[in-house]
Amino acid sequence: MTEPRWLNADERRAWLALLSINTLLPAALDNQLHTAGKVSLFDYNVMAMLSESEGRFLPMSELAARTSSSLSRLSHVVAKLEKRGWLERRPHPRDARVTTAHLSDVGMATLEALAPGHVEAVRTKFLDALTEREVNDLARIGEKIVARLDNDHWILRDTERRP
Amino acid sequence: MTEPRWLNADERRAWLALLSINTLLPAALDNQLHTAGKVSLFDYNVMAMLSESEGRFLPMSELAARTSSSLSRLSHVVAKLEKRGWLERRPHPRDARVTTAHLSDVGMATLEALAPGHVEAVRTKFLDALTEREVNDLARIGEKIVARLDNDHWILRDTERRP
DNA sequence: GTGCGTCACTTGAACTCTCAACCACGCTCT
DNA sequence: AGAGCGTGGTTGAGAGTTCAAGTGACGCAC
Repeated sequence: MTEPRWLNADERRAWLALLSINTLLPAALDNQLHTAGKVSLFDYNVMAMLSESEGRFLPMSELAARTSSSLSRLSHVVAKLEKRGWLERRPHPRDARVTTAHLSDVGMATLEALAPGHVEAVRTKFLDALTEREVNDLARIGEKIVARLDNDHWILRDTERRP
Repeated sequence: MTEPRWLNADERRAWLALLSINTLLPAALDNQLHTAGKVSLFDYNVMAMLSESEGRFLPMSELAARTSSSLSRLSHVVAKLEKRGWLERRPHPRDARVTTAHLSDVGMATLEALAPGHVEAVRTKFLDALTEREVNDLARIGEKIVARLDNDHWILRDTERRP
């Protein structure tokens, strides 16, 4: 067994920063969303992903991919949002294994009401700290990390590659 | 009320990447730690922070600061780790309000057994995706974001400023 | 057309986290 | 000395998350 390569100063800084962001940023945004409406960041994201899709619906597995979540977690959350009347689950007409989640009109209205406050928070808690160049760097670096973690992740789809 | 400023392409890329990293990276590392020993990333971090401190102990509030966690969350986790014999809580000799968490020898040994696999995972899941320059950029950008979220965050302490 | 493996989900139990309430101590002011 | 306030920490309940197991459906092999 060989001695592991410990982190050097920059690697440690990068790792600690990411670790901290990781707990602080969701907490800050969760907080804003929770006081604005009783919604978590994850709830918001689920609805946002649906709202951006053709017909405002997606199969559960696709929705799970777009929220980077497990099917199990998504299933529980969709059940909750369905109870609030913001979503509806329907069986897929062609493939009976598939369930599709549909954003209801009420859900869409809720999302639209929450959206301005949310993007504002994303700006003040995060983007406003950075220059345009840094935002671009972060996007590039972030996507490289995502690619490492999940090479087929949806955010990497059609970023300048396509038949 | 004015129209909110929605995100432009780069802002959106940066935000989505960070959001994805945020769920994928902890999951990946949690996974590694959980199969290596029954430990979460947060558990590991708590013990790592103690191991790096003078005397291997810290007051609960300082430990909470160094793990970016709430006192409440920390309290629950420390109770759990204490039950496993890896930590010990003692009253502070001078200030009876303060509890200090001490890393036990068994805890230290556990940590040392886990460390190589963990740093290896940090490398393969994250750092190896980046060039030296990108690691440096990420450290810089990450610290700016942390500063925006919590201006007194401990990782910003004594980074080239001091009497 | 009958198995048999895989896929798409769902469920319940165990665990974790958050939130609000609480307690005990120390500090300051009078 | 005692009142009142802020600090440091714990606790219990409720919400959320994970994990392992289970349920149908599809689809391919023979």
